[in-house]
Amino acid sequence: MTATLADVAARAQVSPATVSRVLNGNYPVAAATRERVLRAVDELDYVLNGPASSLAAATSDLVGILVNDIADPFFGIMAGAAQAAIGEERGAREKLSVICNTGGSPERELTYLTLLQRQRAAAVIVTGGALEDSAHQAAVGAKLARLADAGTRIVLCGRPPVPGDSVTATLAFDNRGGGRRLTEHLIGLGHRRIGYVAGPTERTTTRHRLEGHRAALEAAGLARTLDARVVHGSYDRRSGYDAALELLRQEPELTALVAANDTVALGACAALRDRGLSVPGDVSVAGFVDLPFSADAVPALTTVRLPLYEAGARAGRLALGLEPAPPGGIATVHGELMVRASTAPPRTL
Amino acid sequence: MTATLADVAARAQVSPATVSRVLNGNYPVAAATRERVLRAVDELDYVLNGPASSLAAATSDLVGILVNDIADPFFGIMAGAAQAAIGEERGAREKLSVICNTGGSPERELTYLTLLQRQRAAAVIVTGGALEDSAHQAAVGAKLARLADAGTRIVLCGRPPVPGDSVTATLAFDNRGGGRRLTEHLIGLGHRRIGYVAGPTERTTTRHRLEGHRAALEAAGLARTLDARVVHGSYDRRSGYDAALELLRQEPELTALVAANDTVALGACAALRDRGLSVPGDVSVAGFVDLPFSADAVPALTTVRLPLYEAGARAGRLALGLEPAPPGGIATVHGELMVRASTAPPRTL
DNA sequence: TTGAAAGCGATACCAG
DNA sequence: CTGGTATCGCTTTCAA
Repeated sequence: MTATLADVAARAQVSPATVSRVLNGNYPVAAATRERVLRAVDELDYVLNGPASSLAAATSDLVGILVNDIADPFFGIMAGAAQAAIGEERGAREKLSVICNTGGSPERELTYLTLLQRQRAAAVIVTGGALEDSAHQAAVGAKLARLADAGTRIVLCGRPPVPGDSVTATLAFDNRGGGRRLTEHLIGLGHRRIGYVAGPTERTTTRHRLEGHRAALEAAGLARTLDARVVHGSYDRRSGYDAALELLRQEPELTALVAANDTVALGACAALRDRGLSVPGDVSVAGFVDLPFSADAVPALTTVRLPLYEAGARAGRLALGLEPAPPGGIATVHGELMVRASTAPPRTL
Repeated sequence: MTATLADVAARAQVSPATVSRVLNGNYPVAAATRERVLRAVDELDYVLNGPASSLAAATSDLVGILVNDIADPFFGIMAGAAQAAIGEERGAREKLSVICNTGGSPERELTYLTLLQRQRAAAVIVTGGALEDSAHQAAVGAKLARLADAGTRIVLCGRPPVPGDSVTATLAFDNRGGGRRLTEHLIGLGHRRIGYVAGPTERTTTRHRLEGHRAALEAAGLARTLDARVVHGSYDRRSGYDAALELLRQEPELTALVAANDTVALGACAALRDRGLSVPGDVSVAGFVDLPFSADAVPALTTVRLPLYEAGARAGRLALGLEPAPPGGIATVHGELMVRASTAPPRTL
């Protein structure tokens, strides 16, 4: 039914070995021969058998990109950028880079890693915050180690470094620094009662951003009880809405809010508006991570913009080994503070 | 280095054939033997070699999901839903479903299809509008046909049906109907000068939505020149912004606007605001396709909400053959008109 | 219920 | 520069 390499060889009157060499282009072949082979390939419209090739070569051209939530553009941008960067690499063996959506579930994360291990993936890029659960982290660490010594390159993007030498490169986002700068910005304007809408409790991203927030408060002598004015929720709009209401209930005199990401910030803004408070007139809102639509959606938002596209593209290149790993294997990616509003001092209540 | 099936067999003191049967679970094996094998698998932490398995079985467990722009939640939702549905299918041979981002490029679309063909993918789901270019459509059609007769199941989701019997199932979005209903809604309120911010010219989605719009205008006796009050652009915010300004320039007396999708609608709203026009006070805006954030971002927006998650999940099940194909292989997915604002008659200029 | 052995289709080493 | 061929790890008849 489907043409095989042998068929092509027969048609071009050469040996299978030669056809393979022409196709892989990594070996000298006479121009005339190559021509004949390529013509035969075309005439039979032969397509390489990936599994057979991978089996023989003991490596595949699959690159897996794991994301927590593909419906969130935060991940869409990173993953898309990585895939684009990998797709650039034309020539020789074209890589098939694919996105795997774990939905934030630890089991699915492991399942996908196993599935990729099965395919003998050439590389794996893991994006986004990790679950703060030592058992799961150990399991993932072990999986990555196995993948690594089966020859798979591992790149972490927007995820904290893991101990061990299995990871090829890590692009860590400066979540602490970002959280700190957002809060410092608000403090600098004179805000003293600042609420914090945090992400899900058991995620590294959540904790790091929150730590930055606390550090800024402490530096300004504003820290109170550890969990005062902090409400956790998931990274969705509804959660931001509810959290803002809860914060307002706890402390009606709030003059500013920091949100763990834009989606949550949008929800918080909606809640404030529904309470008759204007943003940023009455309450300033600052958010983490700038997505393309945020600017229009809430012109009043001040954010820390992480270079998601650039980071994703770089992760893609690192996965392919097109770019040298940073010294120590770890690079920290910093976000840029984007002040769009909230430059006025807080209202006096 | 890595354990093979033979190693497991040796350790469990059975033949490779038996191990294979245990692993695939599709053949009777004595309980005691099975136990021993599974223990050996565990002890060696053996992971099946995908390529070898695919080669021998002549089928793989890869399912590809093609999307036009993964940074757009429209696709993220559909793809995520499909992947979730496929992930559900636990047991026997776990499928590895992966998302491929074409970025709207016809070449990359074909490249991905070839790559999936190489892997002997079990199924392919193609989402989103197609390019209106007969050469490219023919090429894609041919590719799909080849895939199909190599045993790959093909499912189209949110893409118009293609002729031929290579496609297993098609979930076509009712873009014409949606465009028509949005426009009818505005006409019903009394609007007479309605602008249309269209998507990229050469896409089926764009054309179909626009046809619905025109049909509504004609039915109301409002149609003028074919291209009057229509501006094309890409599906991004910037494009919506520019298009709105252009429409306003062409006709300052516009009282309503229909946008090809929410992202574009957001841009259009921003443009209107920057021109000192309130939405929906001065100009009503209606948009296509409801994304989660739109509601907050622009409470003034009236949209047609497509059941993206449901459609994606169904596509996933169809790809796996877990759900019977609709009669004729084609099902039309209708959107729901969500009226959130714009219920007031137009301003009098 | 289990084992033996013949492929699956490409790669890469060894000759020539 | 090109050809022959052992090999990769698993699946699947065919027998026992």
